[in-house]
Amino acid sequence: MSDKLASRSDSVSSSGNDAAASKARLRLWLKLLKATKHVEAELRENFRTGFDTTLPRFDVMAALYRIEQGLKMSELSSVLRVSNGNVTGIVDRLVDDGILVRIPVDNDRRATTVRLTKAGREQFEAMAASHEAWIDSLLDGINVSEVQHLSDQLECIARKSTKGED
Amino acid sequence: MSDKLASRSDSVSSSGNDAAASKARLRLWLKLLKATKHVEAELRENFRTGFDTTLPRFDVMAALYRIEQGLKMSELSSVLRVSNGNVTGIVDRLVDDGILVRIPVDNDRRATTVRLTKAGREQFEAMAASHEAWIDSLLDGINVSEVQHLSDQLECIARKSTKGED
DNA sequence: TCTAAAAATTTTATGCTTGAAATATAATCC
DNA sequence: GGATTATATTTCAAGCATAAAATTTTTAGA
Repeated sequence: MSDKLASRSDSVSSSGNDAAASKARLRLWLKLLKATKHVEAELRENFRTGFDTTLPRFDVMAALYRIEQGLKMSELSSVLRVSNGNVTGIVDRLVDDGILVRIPVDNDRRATTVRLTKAGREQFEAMAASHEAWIDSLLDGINVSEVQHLSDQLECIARKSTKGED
Repeated sequence: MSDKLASRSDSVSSSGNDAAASKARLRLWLKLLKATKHVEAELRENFRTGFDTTLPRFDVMAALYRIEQGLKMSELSSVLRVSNGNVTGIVDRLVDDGILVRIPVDNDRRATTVRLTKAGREQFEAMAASHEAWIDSLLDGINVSEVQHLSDQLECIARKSTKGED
C-alpha cells in the first residue's frame, strides 16, 4: 500500500508535493531570480554607459524592429506583456527622441500605430549587436550542450502564461 | 590545423564562441527572462490580492526575519543587492505600517538598525507559508530530479556577482 | 437614430529602482 | 585639536511598472 501511494504521488505530479521537494523548488526559484537579476543589472549598466538608454526602451525597439509596418499600442503592450500605460510612457519618450513615430490608423481614430524611424532602426541594429555579445559573455558559464535542456525546463515554467508564440 | 582550432575553442571556453552558440545563448536568456517574469508577475498578484503587500516588502521582511537582532540599512541594501535609497523608501513605508522599527546604533549616530516588530514577524510567517506554496505550484512543471542540475547551471550565471554567501 | 456597450488609449496615483548629490557623523592625519 | 577623508544614510530627479479611472471613438441594439 505504501508502494501504491508512492508511485501515485510520483506519477500524478500535478500537485501535492512533499516538504523536501517544496523547499528544493523554493531554493531553485531564488537562484533563478538571482541569476536573472544579475544578468539584467549588467545589461542595464551596459546600455546606460554604452548607449545612454535602458532595457525597456530596447525591448520596445526590438519588438518593433521585426514588424516593419509597426504595431498598435495595444499590440505592443500585449507582445511585451506590460500594461498599456507603461507602453504609453516609454513610447512618448522614444517619440521625443526621434526613434519612433506615431501613425494614425485609418478608419479608427482611437488607435495609433507605432513604428521605428530610420534613425531608430539604425540605432537598434548597433545596440542589438552589442546586446548579443553581452549575453554571450554573461552566459559563458553555461555548458552549450545543456542549453536546449535548460531551455525546455524554463519553457515549462513559463508555459501557463502563453500558448506558444514565443 | 582546423582540428587544432576546433579543440582549442572547445577547451578554452572562456570567450570567443561561434555565432550559433551566441544565438542559442540569446534565446536561452530570453526564456530565462520570460520564465522569471512570469513567476514574478504571479507572485506580485498573489501578494497584492492575498496580503495587500508587494514583493519588495516581502524581500525586506524575509531578510530581517532570519536576523532577529536586525540589520543596519547598509547591510540590508547589501544583502538585497539594491541601492541604499531604495531600501530607505521601502523601510519608511514598513515602519509606517508598524512592521519594522528603526533602532539607533550605539556609538554611531549615523547608522540605524532595522528590525521586525512582533506584528511584523507574525505577518511574515503567514506570508512565507503562502509564498512557498505558490512557488511550489508555479514550478510544478520542473522535474524534481533535475532541480539540482538546474541550480548548478544558474549558480554559474550569477557566479560573477557574488563570491558565495547565497 | 439615439443610446448603450465595447474597445483603444491616456491619465492618475502609488510604489519600486537607480545614480548622483546632499547631509550628518566618525575616523584619520598632521 | 582642527582639517581632511571616509562612512552611513537620506534626498532628489528621472524613469519604469501597475491597477484603476477617465477619455475618445466605434460598434451594436432597440
